[in-house]
Amino acid sequence: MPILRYTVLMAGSHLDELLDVCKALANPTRLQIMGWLRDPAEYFAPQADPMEEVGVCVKQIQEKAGISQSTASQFMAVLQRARLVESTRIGQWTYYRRDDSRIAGLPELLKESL
Amino acid sequence: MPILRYTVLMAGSHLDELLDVCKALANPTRLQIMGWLRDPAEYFAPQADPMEEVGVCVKQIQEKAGISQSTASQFMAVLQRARLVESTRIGQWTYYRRDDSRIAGLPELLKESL
DNA sequence: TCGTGATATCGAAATGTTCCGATCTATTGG
DNA sequence: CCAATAGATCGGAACATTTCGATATCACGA
Repeated sequence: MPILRYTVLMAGSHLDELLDVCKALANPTRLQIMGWLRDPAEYFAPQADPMEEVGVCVKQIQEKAGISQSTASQFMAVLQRARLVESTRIGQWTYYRRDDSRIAGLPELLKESL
Repeated sequence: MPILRYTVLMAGSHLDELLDVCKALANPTRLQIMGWLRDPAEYFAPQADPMEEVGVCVKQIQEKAGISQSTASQFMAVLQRARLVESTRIGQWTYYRRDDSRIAGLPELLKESL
């Protein structure tokens, strides 16, 4: 029954996807960062490039969260691997912003896999 | 400004709530159990009490997941603390079932706190 | 080209999670 | 009352995450 196998396989990868998202969000600081990125202008100081478009640079996130530079960099990498944020490199800065289309799809992912 | 303080406090506890949910689901076995409980009759053998009403007993979950009795008991306690499942004790059995009204509210929690 | 600043990666110590067996409590049937 | 069964809790060993400082990479400006 190839159809059944396909279904099972798809369910499995959706489940893995949800698992990765949950793991990424299962940390108070990372969850907080996601919240700050919802309204960057309210939570971060102005920067070289426009934050509404490109996002917020790692340095600002680091300072706001009160964590080390290496931790900040790793945290953003975790969120990016779970596809909760996207990044743009401009010169020496890496800007991170929410992946809103992905985030908008989370309720559906929850519905399917939970 | 009492209204602002209230808002901030509520946002904080919603965030904690979402954090607890994510932590509870950030484990492949627990996530799988939640899936099985969506359709108990399909995944578990018949038992003393009707599973569509009261849920599934720990023993069955333990066997299905291939984990020890203590781990199964702890896992269900984690899911219950996150309010993802409810339990009913009947005689010597503790039956667990999904808290569907709570689960239905997760997209809203996600929208508010993420 | 050289120093400075931003970010990424490495390696390790501290902390948290996973998961088990052993033990304890409660219920049932004899 | 006793033995058997289900479940909860305890204590600890294995494993994973957290978090840092040190170091490497890359871009910029003097």
